[in-house]
Amino acid sequence: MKSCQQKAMETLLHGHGYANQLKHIMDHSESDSSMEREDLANSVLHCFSDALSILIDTNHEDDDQSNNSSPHDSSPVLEKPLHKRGRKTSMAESSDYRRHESPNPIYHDGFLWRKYGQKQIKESHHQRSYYKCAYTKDQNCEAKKQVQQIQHSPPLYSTTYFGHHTCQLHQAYATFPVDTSDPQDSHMIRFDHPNPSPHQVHDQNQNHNQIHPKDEYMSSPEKAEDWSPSHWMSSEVAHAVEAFGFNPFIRTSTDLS
DNA sequence: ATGATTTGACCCGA
DNA sequence: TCGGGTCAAATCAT
Repeated sequence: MKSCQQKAMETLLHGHGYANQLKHIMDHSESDSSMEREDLANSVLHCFSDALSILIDTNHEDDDQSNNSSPHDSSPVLEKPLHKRGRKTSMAESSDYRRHESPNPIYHDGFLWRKYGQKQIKESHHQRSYYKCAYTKDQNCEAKKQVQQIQHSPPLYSTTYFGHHTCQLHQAYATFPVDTSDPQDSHMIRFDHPNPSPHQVHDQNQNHNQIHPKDEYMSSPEKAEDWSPSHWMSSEVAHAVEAFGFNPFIRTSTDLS
């Protein structure tokens, strides 16, 4: 069941990303990022728990193929829509979506997003932000996502992805150099490599629509400044793309069943 | 100057 | 008419 492996892989990669962020903070922490560390640690645990539940569910599926139950429903990563009032064709009720809840909003999910709207949702204390893939125009990529804080204390953010990426991110991955200048961070890829080749300059120009997480969600402006322009990405993500022959962040409609 | 974000207006389905 | 989703002009950041 490849799609389940993909889901598990994706979740693990999310967890790995969080772990990398945590490591980055711990490497550079001076004092006041304890909350952020705690959030990230919780995210890491959350992702690993999700991945484990997916894998366990997959085993159950293999054990009992004839049973048409939907084991994914138990995973918070694959939450089904909360049936709500509103138009039937609303994004949340389309079949092609996935929802992820975490203590902090997901900005660095491997894709470049452009914010195109923000709205106060009725019966919610927090605004909902709307993002499109940065390649919507260039490559007709129809992927979208919504980010909304759904709980204040402890903070909980819901990130909902709609559609799937048709942009050629594999190529983008292939062009991003591994930054080996810092031995401590040699396993990381910097999107804003200090000495980009002409090819990379082209890609950077294409990627100008990256999200600047300067909005209300970032608890630390210093960290936001540190992370957002760089768009850190673990090289393991790129390796997974090569090794598995798929981008773990790209979801197909079959993954969503 | 250029590109991204913000935010009020508009669209459309319930 | 209401409310969620999107557009696009204004504003902001680099």
